[in-house]
Amino acid sequence: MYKIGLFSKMNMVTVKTLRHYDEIGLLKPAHIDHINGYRYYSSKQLPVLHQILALKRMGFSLDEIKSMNSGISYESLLESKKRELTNIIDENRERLSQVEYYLKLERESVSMNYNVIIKELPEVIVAYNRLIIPNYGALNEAMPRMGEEMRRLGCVCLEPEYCFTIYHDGEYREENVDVEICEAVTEAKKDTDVVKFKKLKSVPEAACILHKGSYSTLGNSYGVVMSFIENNGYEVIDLYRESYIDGIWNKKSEDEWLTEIQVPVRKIAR
Amino acid sequence: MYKIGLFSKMNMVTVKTLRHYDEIGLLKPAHIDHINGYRYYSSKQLPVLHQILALKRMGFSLDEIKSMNSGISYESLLESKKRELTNIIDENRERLSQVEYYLKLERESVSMNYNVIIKELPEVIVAYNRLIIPNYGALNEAMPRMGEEMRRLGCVCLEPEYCFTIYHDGEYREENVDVEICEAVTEAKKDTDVVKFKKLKSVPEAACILHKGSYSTLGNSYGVVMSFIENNGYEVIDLYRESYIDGIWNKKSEDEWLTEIQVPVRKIAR
DNA sequence: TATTGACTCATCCCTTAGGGGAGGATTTAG
DNA sequence: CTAAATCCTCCCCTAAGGGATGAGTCAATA
Repeated sequence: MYKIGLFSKMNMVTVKTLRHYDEIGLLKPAHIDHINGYRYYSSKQLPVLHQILALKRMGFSLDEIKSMNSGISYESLLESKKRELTNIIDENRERLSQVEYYLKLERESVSMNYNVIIKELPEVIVAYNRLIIPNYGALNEAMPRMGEEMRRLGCVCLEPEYCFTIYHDGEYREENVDVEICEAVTEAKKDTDVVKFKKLKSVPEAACILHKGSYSTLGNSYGVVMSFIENNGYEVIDLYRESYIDGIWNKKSEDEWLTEIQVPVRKIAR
Repeated sequence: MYKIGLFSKMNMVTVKTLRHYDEIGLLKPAHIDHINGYRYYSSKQLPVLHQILALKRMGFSLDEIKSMNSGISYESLLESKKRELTNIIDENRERLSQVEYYLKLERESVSMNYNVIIKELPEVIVAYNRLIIPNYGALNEAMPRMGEEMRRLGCVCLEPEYCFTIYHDGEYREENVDVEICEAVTEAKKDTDVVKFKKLKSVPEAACILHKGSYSTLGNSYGVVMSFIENNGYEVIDLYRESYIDGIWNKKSEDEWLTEIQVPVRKIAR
C-alpha cells in the first residue's frame, strides 16, 4: 500500500490528478484510513491507472473512460473516437489553411481585412423583380419603384431588413445588366407585373465579406472573397448576392455605406 | 441602431454571445440606454463583429482577438497561430494512430490491454552490477547478494523503489546472459567489486507496459509494446529496462506479480 | 520528548466560450 | 388594456485539473 505521493511518483501523475480521479469515481484508492482520511493505493491499481492514462492519451475524456465498462464494445467506441479525431483534424486543417491564406496576404502587403466568414443564409420569402437595366446607376430608380409597388400590395419587410441583388449575367457588363432585385418579406402576396414572390431555400454555407464605402471599390472585395474561396478549398455553387445594409437612403457619407457580398459555397471534398 | 436581438440575427450570432462580448470588453454596444439598460448596436459594428468571427474561425481565442490591436504585428501572430495549429494537428494524428492501432488489435481479437503509455523516466543514481549469469533463474541469487552488499555500504534506496535489469545481449539467449542489475539509490557510494554506482540520464520518452503475472509470459508483453512502437511511428533508441514492482519477495501468488517493461523511444521525424 | 520538515487533507476559486434558466422590467402588437 | 415578445441581471454549469490556504498528520531527528 502506497500513500498518494508515492503512488503518484510511480506513474508520473500529479497528486491533484489522483485526488480528482477519486472524486469523480474513476479510480478510488484501495483503502482510505478513516481516522486521518489518507488515501492508500495498492500496486494492483497500477495497471488500472496505466490503462486510464493510455486511453486519455488517445483522446478519451475521463467520463468516457469511466463508462467504458458498461457493455458497449471497445470496437465501436474506438470507431467513434476515430471519426471524432478525424473531424478534429479536418477542422484544424481548415483553420490552418485560413491562417496561411491571411499570412500570404500579409506578406504581399495587401491591406488587412480579416472579414471573410462562412455563415448560413436562412430560408426567406422574397419579393423580387428581375429586369434589364441600362447601367448600374439605374438601380437607384428601379428600387424605389419596386418599394412603391410593395407598399401598395401591403408587404411587410423582414427584420432585420434583407435587401439584395443577384446578377444573372455570366460575365461582367457595363450596360444592359440582367439584375434581380430581392427583398425579404414576411409572407408572399399575389404576383404583379412589377413584383413577384418566391421562397429561397436556405444556403448552408456562404462566404461573406463586408464592403465598406463607395460601390466603386466593390471589385476589391469581390477579389478578396473569391481568392479566399480558391485558397481555402471551397467552390462557388450558386450566384452571389449583394446585400445592401447601409447606403444612400440612410447615410449621407459614402464612407459609411455598408454592403455584404454573399457567395454560396461548398467545401471541396478531398 | 439595432437592439441586441436584431443585431444578433444580422450575423447569425446568439444574443448570449453578444452579451458575453460586451462583458469581456471585446465588443461594446455603440450605445446603452441608461434608463432600461438596453444595448444598442450600430451597423458600423458589423465589420468589427465580422472580423471577430473570422478570427475565431481561425482558432484565435477571444483573449487573443481582444489584445490584437496592442502593437504586435499580425504577421507574427499568424505565424505563432500556424505553429500552434500544426502542433494540434500532429497531436491528434498521433491519437488517431493509436486508436487505429488498438482497433486493429481488437479486430484481430487480440486480448485487450490498453496498457502502453509514453512517459518520462527521471534521472536517477543507481547501484549496479553487471555480470554474466548462467540462466535467468540465477537472478534470484544475484539480487539478494547485491542487496546485502548495498546494505553493507549503507545505501538508501529511493522511494518509490526502482529496481530493474538491463539485458546487454544483442539477441535473446537462454544461457550466459549478460545482465545488469540496477537499483535506484539516494546517493552514490564507493564502488566495490560487487556494486558500482553511476548516474543515469533521464529518458524523455519511454514506451511502458505493465506485465501482470508470471515471467514466463513476459514475451507477450514485449510483443505488444514492440508492435505499438512500430505501428505508431516511434523508434527504439536504447536498451529497455525491466522494472520489478511486485514479485516473489512480497507476493506469494504469481498472478499478483507486476513488472514494467520500459523501452526508451523517440518519435520518428516525418 | 519535543520539534521540525515533509506530507496529506478539504475547501474555495480559477481557467473557455458561452448555454440554460430564473425572476423581473420593458416594449410592442392586437 | 392585456398578452406576448424582448430585454435586463444574476447564478450555476461545463473538463481536467492548477493554485492557494489553513489545518491536521507522519517520521525522523535533537
